[in-house]
Amino acid sequence: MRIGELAKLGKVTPRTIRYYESLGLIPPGEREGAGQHRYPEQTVERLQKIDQLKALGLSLDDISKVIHLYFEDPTGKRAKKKVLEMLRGHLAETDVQMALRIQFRSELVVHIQRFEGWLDSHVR
Amino acid sequence: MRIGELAKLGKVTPRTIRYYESLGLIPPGEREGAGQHRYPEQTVERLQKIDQLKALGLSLDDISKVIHLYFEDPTGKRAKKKVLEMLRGHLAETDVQMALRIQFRSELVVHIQRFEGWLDSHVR
DNA sequence: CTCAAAAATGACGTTGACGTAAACATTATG
DNA sequence: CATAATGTTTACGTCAACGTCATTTTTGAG
Repeated sequence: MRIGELAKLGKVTPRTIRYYESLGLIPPGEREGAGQHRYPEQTVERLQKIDQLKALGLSLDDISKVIHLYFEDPTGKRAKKKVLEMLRGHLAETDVQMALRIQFRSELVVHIQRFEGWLDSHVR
Repeated sequence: MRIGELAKLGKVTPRTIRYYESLGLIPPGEREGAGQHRYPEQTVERLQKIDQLKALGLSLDDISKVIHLYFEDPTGKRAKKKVLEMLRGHLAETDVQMALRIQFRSELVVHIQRFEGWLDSHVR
């Protein structure tokens, strides 16, 4: 199929497909000479898998490191192991970010109280 | 004073000063013809105030909306009122972001457990 | 074979706060 | 007055994931 149909079936835009192709997320569509690209149907599944992984919070860069495993090992076991590692990494990262946000929030509250206090005592 | 000295006293780089000038955070240094810029000493205080506001979590865009108040109204009351409004806005935004992060985190945990479960039951 | 739809290619825009480099101008110093 | 030090201007790079033109080429239908 050509890029337009692939885009519809995969629910993305042609621009996205070309972008993914440039990142190596999907194999480059074959073509005769300098004509148009032709994609096998499997590419649709690939786009769907990419979308699923994005929904897990993985970046395209993360995805590029595991997507091939899904299509080499049909059980998907190796892929899932690797994704699991990544998710655990994101969990740790999320916890760090939350801690920072909590700290930032309490600092914000302190600042706010300081401003409120100053304004109160200077309203006359 | 020239840009180099201002940079030292304000603990920023000349690049930063020019950038702030382009954003209107500090008034354009006067100059005779096409010569070098000359900045009044007050500009140092302005840089310090900008730094303080940045420490409160305000963006340069936020700062551009209040910095002038500090140098029009010497009591700084109007400035502080406006900054207080902004801080309250940031607090609300922070709470939203934290709620999102908490939700994201719990979804992450669910995903992780799902992967762990799948791997457990397929390791034989 | 013609014409319109679809595809390809290239490049700029988005967001924030500057860093860094290059080429040229001005100022200060000995 | 020669030269070093400093300043000015312009512009690209950083980071993610594409959107949005604009121009040229290929393809499928009639």
